[in-house]
Amino acid sequence: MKLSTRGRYGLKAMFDLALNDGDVPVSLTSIAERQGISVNYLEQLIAPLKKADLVKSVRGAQGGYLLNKPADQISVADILTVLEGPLGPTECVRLLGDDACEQADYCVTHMIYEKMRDSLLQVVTTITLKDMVLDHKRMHAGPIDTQFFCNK
Amino acid sequence: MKLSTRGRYGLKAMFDLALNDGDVPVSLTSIAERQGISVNYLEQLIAPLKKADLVKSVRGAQGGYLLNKPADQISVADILTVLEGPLGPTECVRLLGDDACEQADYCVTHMIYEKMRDSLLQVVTTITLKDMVLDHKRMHAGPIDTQFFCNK
DNA sequence: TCAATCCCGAGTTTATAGGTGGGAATTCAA
DNA sequence: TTGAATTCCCACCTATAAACTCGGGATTGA
Repeated sequence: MKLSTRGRYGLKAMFDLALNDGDVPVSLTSIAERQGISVNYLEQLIAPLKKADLVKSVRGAQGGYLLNKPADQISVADILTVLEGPLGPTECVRLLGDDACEQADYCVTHMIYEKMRDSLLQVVTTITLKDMVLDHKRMHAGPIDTQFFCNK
Repeated sequence: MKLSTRGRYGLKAMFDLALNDGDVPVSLTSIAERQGISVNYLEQLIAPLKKADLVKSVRGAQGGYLLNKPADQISVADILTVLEGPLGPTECVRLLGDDACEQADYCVTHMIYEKMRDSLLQVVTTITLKDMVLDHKRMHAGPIDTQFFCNK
């Protein structure tokens, strides 16, 4: 019932991008440094985020990454879903459509898992990167570094 | 972000006990059969549930397990917490008191994880075994077996 | 042209989930 | 009194996934 480092690191990285939002690309090296993540590993997380069109990249020297949409149009759910797969406490409520569980209508536990999923989704879909940036700015001024974040 | 089999099997097992609630003990063998779980594995799940006083055991032939309190006083949260540890998406919001995360007050991601935890807890603490039994009885009459449940 | 960057795929390590198996202790029922 | 049905206890095993690490190629600005 825990998020893996993929989700947690990815969220930190996306927040970092949002905080440094502008027209200059932000390099993975700098994100990795501020967030205390290995660059190599971060590469593996940014790839799917790019594929999902949440970020865009600029190659070559002085290159890096940029948000691909306004920060208020990227939710925590978007990010976590890309990195962790569909959200929900069990396979049977993560799958939708044809793959969905057949017992759904009869199974008492299924109903519980659905409620867990829905309440979780309600939270993460309503929080955007912009909310995070505003929250953060209310608390701190100036540049950020690794000590601003929980590491587990 | 998924529940492990410990939580899922344990919940099924506890529901089974609640459904067969009475003064005759229910053997692990019979639960395992109805729920499609290995007896050996189930033993490992029931042990902590007993230690947490959610069930009591009767040893020897014709022995088995019984709920240790009324079904409406055992919540899904009680069961899951025993089997999965404290609920929450990250270590930093599962721990409480002295072990809690120091960055809590500064960390934007921490705030998100707290909201996720709280909305999850809200759901699971309010659903009890009794609710499950009533829901189930509204849907089915008669004995249950493995095909009534999602298996993943 | 070269250093900084993204890009890509393979390999490694470690931990955990998800079991299995054996045997002792207890107790009911025949 | 004995034996079958049970809980109890603990050691071990195995497959998978998480969490990286590494090497090298492609791109591009200064």
